[in-house]
Amino acid sequence: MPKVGMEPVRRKALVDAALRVIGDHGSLAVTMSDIARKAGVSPALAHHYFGSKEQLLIETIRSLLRQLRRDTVAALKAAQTPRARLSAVIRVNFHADQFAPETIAAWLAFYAEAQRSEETRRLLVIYARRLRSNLLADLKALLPADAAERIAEGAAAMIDGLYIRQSLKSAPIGIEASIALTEDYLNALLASASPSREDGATTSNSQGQMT
Amino acid sequence: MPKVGMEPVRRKALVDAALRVIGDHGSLAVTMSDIARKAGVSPALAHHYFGSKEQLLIETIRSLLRQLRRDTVAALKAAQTPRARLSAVIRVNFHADQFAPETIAAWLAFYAEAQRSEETRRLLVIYARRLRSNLLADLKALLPADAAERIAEGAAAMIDGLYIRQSLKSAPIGIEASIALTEDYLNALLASASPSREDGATTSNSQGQMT
DNA sequence: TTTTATTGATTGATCAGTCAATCAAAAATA
DNA sequence: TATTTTTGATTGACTGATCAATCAATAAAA
Repeated sequence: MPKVGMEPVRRKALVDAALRVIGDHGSLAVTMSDIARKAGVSPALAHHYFGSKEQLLIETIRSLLRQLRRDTVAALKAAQTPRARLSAVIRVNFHADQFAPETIAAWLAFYAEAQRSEETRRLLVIYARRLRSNLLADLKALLPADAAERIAEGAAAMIDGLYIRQSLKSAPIGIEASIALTEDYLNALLASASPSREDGATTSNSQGQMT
Repeated sequence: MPKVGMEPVRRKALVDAALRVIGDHGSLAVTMSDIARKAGVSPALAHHYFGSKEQLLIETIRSLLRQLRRDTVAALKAAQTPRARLSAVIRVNFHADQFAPETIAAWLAFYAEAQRSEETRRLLVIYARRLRSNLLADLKALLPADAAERIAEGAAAMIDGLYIRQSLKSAPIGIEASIALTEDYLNALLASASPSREDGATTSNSQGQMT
């Protein structure tokens, strides 16, 4: 087995394993042994490549964020109008991968960790800013700046809120219903903030099933 | 010091201490020693009264929930119209006590814990249901049932989302601005769902400062 | 004397992190 | 090509620290 060039392979395997173990367990209180076992290597190797558990965890968040950014960039590229781009941003955040129970559990665990780990907090702040600014850019094409800022903040909060509520798994709201709720928010506030124009909303879909 | 009737005193002191220690530390990974020290007793006494750390933690959530319910009941009693009651429910959730960084950190920690502890999950589900049903009851007085349900879900999500975003402490949205965002959501969706009536909203306040 | 409150000391388990040793591929050398 | 040296990959065994939980003992009411 001892071939050369294993480092990137092992690093990826360990990061992926960490994400899954954390997701399954629903907490960062997982052991290096658990993670290493899932990755099929010894705990010592995990330490060899990452130096510490904290570092492995941080790389894991980075990987989660990277994935989300990739998806967002791709979704934005496909959309044409500002309104369509808003829908794209919303849809990406509720994409199946992101909405899987294990992924949600992992996000939640990282949010909690951010209270203690400066680096974790820094990374999550980047996520929050990015979401806000993605929304803001297109809202500004449709509304005055101050209204755009308020609505961006509201939409971001709604997305995060739907996400966290999902984590309780009681009467879970489906993906489509979550998207519909966020779209309704946007449509309603776009209408109320610029009552002059008739809304040219693309995906109204107020009737997404709720349960 | 060994007087009789200490039990309730100690229990309360320990639960309060637990909440503060968890809030400060931003995680449930606090030791019984930390909690006991803050409460001014020995770790052994904490075990004596609560049996286990998990039990103490659960009592702590119970206490948090009890407080929130007390506040909600009081706020609802003061409000007269359905619309005013909706505002009251919103306001309670952003009340200063609930919005203190340590309290938010504690809530977040409990959400994460709910992934593992069945009892914790059960309690948080109760909270989520209560919020939803408080909103729903008054919305149904203003709207058809299906619209009311959607809006209740959306408002609950927005409240939770504003809450969780607060936990990152970057560009924190103030209490008043959070309330304003939620009110805006309600006003806009009430208007769009029943465009016939003119909105008799009490506190529109679309201009709460954002930073 | 019985009951309640309280603690210091201890135990047993769990883990992150370390280290020296092994093994095989690759590179250097003959 | 054959042999030796170096290097990267990998692990088992160990250490030190931390903690939840237990328990026997003490002290003061009742």
